[in-house]
Amino acid sequence: MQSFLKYIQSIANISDTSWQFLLPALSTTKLKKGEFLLKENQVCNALFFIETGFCRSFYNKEGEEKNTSFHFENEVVTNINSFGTGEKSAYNIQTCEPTSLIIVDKLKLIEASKHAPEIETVGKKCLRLTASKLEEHSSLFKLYSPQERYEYLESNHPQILQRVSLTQLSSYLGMARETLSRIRSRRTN
Amino acid sequence: MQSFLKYIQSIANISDTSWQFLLPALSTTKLKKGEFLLKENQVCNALFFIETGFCRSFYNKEGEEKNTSFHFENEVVTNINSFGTGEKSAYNIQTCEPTSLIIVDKLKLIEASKHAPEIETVGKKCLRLTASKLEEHSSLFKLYSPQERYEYLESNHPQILQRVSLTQLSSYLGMARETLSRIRSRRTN
DNA sequence: GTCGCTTTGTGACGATCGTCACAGGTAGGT
DNA sequence: ACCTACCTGTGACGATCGTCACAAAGCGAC
Repeated sequence: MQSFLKYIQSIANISDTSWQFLLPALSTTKLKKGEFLLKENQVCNALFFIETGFCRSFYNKEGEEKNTSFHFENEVVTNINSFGTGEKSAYNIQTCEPTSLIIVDKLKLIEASKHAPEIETVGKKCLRLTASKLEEHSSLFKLYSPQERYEYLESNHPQILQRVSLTQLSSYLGMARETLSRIRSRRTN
Repeated sequence: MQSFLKYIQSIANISDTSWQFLLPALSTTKLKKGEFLLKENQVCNALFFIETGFCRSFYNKEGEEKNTSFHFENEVVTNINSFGTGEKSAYNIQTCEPTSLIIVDKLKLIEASKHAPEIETVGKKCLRLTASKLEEHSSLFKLYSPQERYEYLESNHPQILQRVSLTQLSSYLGMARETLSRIRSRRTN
């Protein structure tokens, strides 16, 4: 819970009273590896803050899983679109490791915002952070070849390379598992 | 101006008085084909609503222009990230046709929000719309091959195909001009 | 430890797509 | 109408990457 408070304060100053209003919207849970935070066709009615562990978001395309992002400790993960509009999610969010989460319930969050408008500001910044992440990932594909995308991660997000398995990572980078394996062996020789 | 009011009302109800507060933030301009709404390394300090004409956003990668989106009549275009944080823009926004715009000045917009908090809600929805667009475009590359991406546009955004030139479109779809030309001739035969 | 399952490495081959080159078309300016 | 500049179509060729197949290595459960 401490880590979540720190996270909130890092993106916007929030008063003690606002925090007190926010508390009732929060709950915690621990998930095993492979459990789902959100499944496709479900409506997303919560934000998830990751205390420990990590998760991936992925589409299911004719049985193939296509990763779109990874989410680590001290990050918020959700489906913005589904959370905002109440539409069904087009993708899944699943743990890649045992993961401990803080869940922010949507309805209770809206309730809290009524009493403490500061919370709205936090929400807006969260939205913007997620949008930036989306923008980064889409420009990866726009600007770089498979090989260059790998190099981009090496210099900009090395932690992803360290923690994510080859199979998962290849899907994230939009290339075949074998291609990624070859890129790696080329670069370490 | 009428079309912008309609747009606002379509995404959130807004009272007459709020609209009166918003008006001073607005101005209009007409740009020729090829003029810039925003250049890379500039800070984005406005939202642009397109009355007529259309625009593209593009990165410059070693002299090559990589389109990331097109924006048509009755849409708002901006660089969310730069607008929100005050950082420099990594990409350009340029007209593809003679275009008439309504400019929403950032500072005056913030001023207006203070008097009419409804305006905040509109801003948040705008942000979400832009984020959805980003998400769609990035999943295009995640899920589909070049050929499939073209087919996706055919069924989901036919207006893009009608109005955008082959060269511009190929850059948007992340393939060579020649490849797109061949896909087209294959499908019409 | 050992068995079995999952993940990773590597070779061969073919398809797709990008690059280069050039011809034909189209549009705008004078 | 003409010229120029830009945009589009098409052929040839090669590089990259995906697919298939199988071997090697890692990891958990018992």
